[in-house]
Amino acid sequence: MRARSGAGTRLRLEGFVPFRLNRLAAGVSGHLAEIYRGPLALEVPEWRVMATVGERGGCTAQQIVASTRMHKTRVSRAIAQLLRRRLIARLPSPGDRRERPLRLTGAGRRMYARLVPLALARERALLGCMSRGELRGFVTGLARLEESLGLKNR
Amino acid sequence: MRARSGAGTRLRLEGFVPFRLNRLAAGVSGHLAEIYRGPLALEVPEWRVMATVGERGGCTAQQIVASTRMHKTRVSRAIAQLLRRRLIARLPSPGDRRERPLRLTGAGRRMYARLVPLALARERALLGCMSRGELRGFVTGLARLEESLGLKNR
DNA sequence: CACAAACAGTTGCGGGCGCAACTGTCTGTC
DNA sequence: GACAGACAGTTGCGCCCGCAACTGTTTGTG
Repeated sequence: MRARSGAGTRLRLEGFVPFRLNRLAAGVSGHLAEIYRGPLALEVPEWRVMATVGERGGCTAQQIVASTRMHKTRVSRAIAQLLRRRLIARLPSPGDRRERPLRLTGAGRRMYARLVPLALARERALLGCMSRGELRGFVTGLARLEESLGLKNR
Repeated sequence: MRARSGAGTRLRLEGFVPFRLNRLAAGVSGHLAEIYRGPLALEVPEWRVMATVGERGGCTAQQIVASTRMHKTRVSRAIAQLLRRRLIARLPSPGDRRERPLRLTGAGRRMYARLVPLALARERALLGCMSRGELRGFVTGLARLEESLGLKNR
């Protein structure tokens, strides 16, 4: 019975899953950011806000916080930036005037439409290093961890 | 043939692997940080430096940069902090006087010895949500991605 | 209706981070 | 030996972030 990962008494950072996940996420994030940082001058929080608003066809800051798990101030500042650039706009207001629902503007929709295929292509390229079975196993583990940490949406 | 992850033309953030990895890494990191942030007043960069120095029984800043992929200024500041607290110390100097090799002090070794079992226990708890087979599949995918992105040590 | 508590979102503040430029050391070339 | 370029590590600067406190709105309770 061999110890696979962290079952020993010694800490090898190279095999320590929390560390590996952080390093990997940073690497992937940096790789992905190439498609929106330089060319479109979006930062990570703005990109996530656009992705969330675009996907849902409109939502509130609170919904973005809930699904992305970003801090609400980070979301707030990203929204302010996107409003300034007129990539998103506020909807009049429904019943509850505390909420300020957001939607993409025309320019925002165009940028979103340009970003989505690039992002999906990057993801495909990233995951191309795995066989179909390996990918399935990896994503299963990912889902287990998300569920265990209560990260699933909503 | 069903599309598993990002094979469609629509972007669902909830199923987008780069996003999920970031969210997961942040969650795991926050969870792990409980063992060293409050009680020992270590921040993530300091923890990583201690872990690296402790594991290797002494190393240079450059080696920490290479294996953790942290930015060199972040490493430099973490080292400065640990020096101030006398948890690490500089070794005299070998041949090359540009390098300033580091080792743990007595207090540093004691703290390291206390941290390691806690960190490993956290990792075990984290991974406890997966069966043995699932864990193997997940770690395999992790390794594929690391290799593909050139994150492997050295 | 009045008031307290909860909630959506914003902002001042302090701290951490990456970038670029720096110091000091080493190495190769003539 | 002198000098240019590479390298290890540090630091000034500006920006981003999280925390705590705030505004404005809604909801529940009497």
